[in-house]
Amino acid sequence: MAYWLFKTEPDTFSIDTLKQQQVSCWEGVRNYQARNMLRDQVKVGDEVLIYHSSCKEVGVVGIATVVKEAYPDHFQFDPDSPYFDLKSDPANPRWIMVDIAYQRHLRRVSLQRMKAEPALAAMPLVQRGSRLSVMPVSDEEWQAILTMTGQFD
DNA sequence: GCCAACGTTGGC
DNA sequence: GCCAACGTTGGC
Repeated sequence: MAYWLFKTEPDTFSIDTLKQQQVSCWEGVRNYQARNMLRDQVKVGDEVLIYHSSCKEVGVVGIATVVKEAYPDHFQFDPDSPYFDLKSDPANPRWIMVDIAYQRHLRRVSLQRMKAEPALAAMPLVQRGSRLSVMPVSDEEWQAILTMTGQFD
C-alpha cells in the first residue's frame, strides 16, 4: 500500500465535493509525469492526501482511498470539456484517470507550515516552481503530515 | 492581478 | 536536437 498526494483547485473540485459524491473519478491530469505515476503505480487501496491549490487557503485538507486503477479519461474526447485533447487517439488514449473514495477531512495543514517542516523538505510540493499534481508521499512524510494535523490515527 | 517557474510546441 | 516563444500553473 502506497501513499500519494493529489492537487485540486477547490473552486473546481474540493474535498467537500468529494465528500458529497463519496466516490469520484479523478479526471483532468494532463501532465506526463503525473500520468505515468497514475498509470503505473497508483493501486487500489492506496491512500491519497487531497491538497487544495490556487486558492486562499492552500494546503492538505483530507484523505481519500483509491478504489479503481487507471482507465481512459473520457473527457479527453469531449470537445466541450476543458480537458479535451484533439490529438488523443481513441484507439490509444493518451490520458487516464483513477477513481477515489472519500475517507475523511483533516484539520488543514497549510503549505506554509509544510514548507517549515524539515521532514517534508524533499516533497515536490514544497519546492519552488513545482507543478507536479500527482506525487508520491513516503511513510515518514505521511506520518509527519498527520502529526501536524493534531489528529492521530 | 502579478509574475516566476515550468512544460510544450514548432521553426530551423 | 536546439531553443525561443508561448501558454499554464500556482503561490503570493
